[in-house]
Amino acid sequence: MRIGELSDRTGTSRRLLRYYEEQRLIVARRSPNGYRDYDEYNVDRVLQIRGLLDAGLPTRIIKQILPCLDKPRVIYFSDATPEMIATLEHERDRMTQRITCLTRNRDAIADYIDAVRSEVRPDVTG
Amino acid sequence: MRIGELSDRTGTSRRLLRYYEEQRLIVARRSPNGYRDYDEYNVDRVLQIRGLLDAGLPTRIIKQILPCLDKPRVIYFSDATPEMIATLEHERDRMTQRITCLTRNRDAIADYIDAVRSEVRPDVTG
DNA sequence: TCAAACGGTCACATCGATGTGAAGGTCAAG
DNA sequence: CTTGACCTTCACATCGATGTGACCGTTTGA
Repeated sequence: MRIGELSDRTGTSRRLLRYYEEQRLIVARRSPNGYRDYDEYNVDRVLQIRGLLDAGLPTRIIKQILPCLDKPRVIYFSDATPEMIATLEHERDRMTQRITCLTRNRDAIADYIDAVRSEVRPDVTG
Repeated sequence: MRIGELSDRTGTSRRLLRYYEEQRLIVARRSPNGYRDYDEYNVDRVLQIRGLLDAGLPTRIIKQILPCLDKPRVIYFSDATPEMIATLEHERDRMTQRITCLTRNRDAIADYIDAVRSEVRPDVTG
């Protein structure tokens, strides 16, 4: 598919798709006329990128973790240097922290909403 | 406490503490000499802000959800306009999405790390 | 054949989070 | 009294993600 369709199907501007390619998060073949030609699987890929960006990860990190997320789950051990593993572990832990923080605050917001909705003022004295 | 101590205790630059104040995420009293004077509770507050920023929330949103997170849990119903509630619900849902995305990817990274660590190549055929 | 809708590159603009440094005030210790 | 470590405000710089538009080529359909 061409960039317009990928853009429509992912809700991502063409500009950003080109940016993600420049950052080497996605790859596109080229048609004889120079147009980018995307595979179907790029739809999920872009959605995943969007989700991770939205969750606060920079493209630099996303680029590193994307290979771990590929469907066939083929691990190229040659690529897995100790530094790479260390980076992944660090990032995994940071993500866990983010999840904890987000969950705590999301729950607090939910509680607040529930309290306001039920018009029941929580008892401050206990 | 003054800005230097708050900076040290939160690992946040003075520049950013002033920025958060400018964005009205925190408030500081002023000493007679003009120095900012922070309460103890600002330490947790700043840490919370840092966590939310790191999780991808913009200061604009953080400012809105912080009141829900205050310890005494006193709800000022007058502040809770329908628009405000709608915003909070929207943000709560977005946070849930983020959590889902982060969890999924974090788990995938963890699996990858485990697979590499145990030197067991996952069977592609099943 | 011509216009509309698409594609390409390139470059400059914006926005939020952050760094940096200038120019100056306050205060404690030598 | 001076030095150094604080603090103040202000402004400009940077960085990543994104928008916008110029300028040009390609495809498609009336």
